[in-house]
Amino acid sequence: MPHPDPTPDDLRAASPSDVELATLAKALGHPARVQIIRFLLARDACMCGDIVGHLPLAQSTVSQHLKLLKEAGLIRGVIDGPRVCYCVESTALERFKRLAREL
Amino acid sequence: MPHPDPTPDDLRAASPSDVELATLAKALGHPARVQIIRFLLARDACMCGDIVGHLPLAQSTVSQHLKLLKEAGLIRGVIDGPRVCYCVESTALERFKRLAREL
DNA sequence: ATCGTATATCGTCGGGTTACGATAAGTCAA
DNA sequence: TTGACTTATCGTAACCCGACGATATACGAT
Repeated sequence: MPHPDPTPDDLRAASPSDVELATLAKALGHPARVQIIRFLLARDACMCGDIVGHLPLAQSTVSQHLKLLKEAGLIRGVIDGPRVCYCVESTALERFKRLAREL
Repeated sequence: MPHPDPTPDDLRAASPSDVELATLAKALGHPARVQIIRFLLARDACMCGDIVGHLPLAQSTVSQHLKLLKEAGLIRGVIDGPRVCYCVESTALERFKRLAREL
């Protein structure tokens, strides 16, 4: 048989921007992480892990959320003495807004 | 002791809009679901489950993604004879865009 | 009434998420 | 160097997700 493949032949894999939006959206897909982003934005610039003192979550849990946000590129952590100063990576956040707007 | 509670007393639970944004973002937190939304939008109005024929996924998997999107309020399924016609719930999508924009 | 088509649901598997406490690792001060 | 403090990581437990095939359900046509 010349055509043993019955699939409709226009199966499309996800485009890069689909994946990009999905990745960013997934990172924001938890209330605590949205809270963290808002908190960092409210403190106009950076802010250390007294995010922990602001959320009803254990320190280790907050650290995990920060890690996820960092991996998604939405925040950056700068070591500042014994503590770490986190701030929103605004290019990534703007990218998210743009991808959302263009939906 | 009068103050056995050392917590910084302004622990905040997530606000409703934090939860709302997180819920919508979570629903869009997978490439296939972003693809589905885009596909439905491209077909200006509704479209049935030939979404299945458009994605490299099994029918049951697509059905699961549709269910998730429906639960998040992002799409609606109208029964149309033997098939189901899905369309984007634009109020929810606009809500998402707005919440993203206002971040 | 039966068949074919379309969709949803079930059961399952592997893997990821979310939460915690406990522990390690790093930095500054004394 | 010891000690207080901050942050990350580890180990764990419960749960949710993403994928599939198989099966049920529903509708229209014959």
